[in-house]
Amino acid sequence: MELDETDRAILRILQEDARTPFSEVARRIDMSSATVHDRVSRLEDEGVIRGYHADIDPKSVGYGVGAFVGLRVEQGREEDALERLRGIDGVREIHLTTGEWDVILRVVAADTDRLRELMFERIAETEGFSRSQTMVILGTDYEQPGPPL
Amino acid sequence: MELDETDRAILRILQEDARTPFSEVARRIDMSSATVHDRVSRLEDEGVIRGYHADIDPKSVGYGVGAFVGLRVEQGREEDALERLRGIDGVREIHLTTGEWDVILRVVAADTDRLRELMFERIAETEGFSRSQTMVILGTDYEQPGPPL
DNA sequence: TTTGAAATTGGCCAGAC
DNA sequence: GTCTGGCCAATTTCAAA
Repeated sequence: MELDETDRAILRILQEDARTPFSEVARRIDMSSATVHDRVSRLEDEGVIRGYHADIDPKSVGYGVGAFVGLRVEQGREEDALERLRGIDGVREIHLTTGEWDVILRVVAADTDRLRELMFERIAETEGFSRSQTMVILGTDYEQPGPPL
Repeated sequence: MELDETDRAILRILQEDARTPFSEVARRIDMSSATVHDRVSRLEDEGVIRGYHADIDPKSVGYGVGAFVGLRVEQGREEDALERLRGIDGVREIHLTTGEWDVILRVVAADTDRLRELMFERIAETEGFSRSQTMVILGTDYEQPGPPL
């Protein structure tokens, strides 16, 4: 799908603040709000906009610790192992990667004790993984939502 | 800040779809929309809700490749080095971590050629890093927005 | 244009003290 | 009895479709 500069301007505004009223989007890009409405519908239908999410501070809801977890997966057990990981509450993202690890998880936990439980009782117990390493996030220096536009 | 079950229900709905009208949120949690409005304002003011973002498909806007990049930082140059990383377009997240790396970046690029440029011309050239490793994301198996609620 | 949502106002009610 | 906080109804202003 081809995106023109108007589409990109709309995406930029909604990536920054997804609750911006279409009427204000229209004002800012100097178009009618009917046009904005049509274009947003099209961008949603085409899968360019996948959804809209409130950005919730994990600490405020009781998740004080985050980590990346690198895993090596045993040949032939990938799908089964991944399926079990998806069912673990603190596991928020599962990426298949090249390099030192086959899989990189992003996890959250209430505190370091709970992170240890997650790692040693839930993830390490999951069969199909041969090795793992946890990289606890001490702080996030910079974070942009989504791709550059 | 204390969150009750009503707050969590509101957060769950807006994390799932940030554009849900307050009137519908109200219907679903069986409260008035004025109450929903009050609570959402409070959650925003307290920093529980940090914002609302459209979730844009990176491929659709020309970013076909993502990667995690692990870096070792030389003592005493952290702040300076991080500052320069923040200025690089494809760098979307910068996390300070324990473990094998001091810093883990999340980056996006148009294609593998551009990723190579990013790595070898922009990041490796940045002074203050002694070692790096790139883990290209072959696919994302699972992804949940934000923490469990 | 009509239909509905956002945002504000004022007031009600319950529990704290 | 008053204060506080949470909730609702009504209104008006504005957006969605």
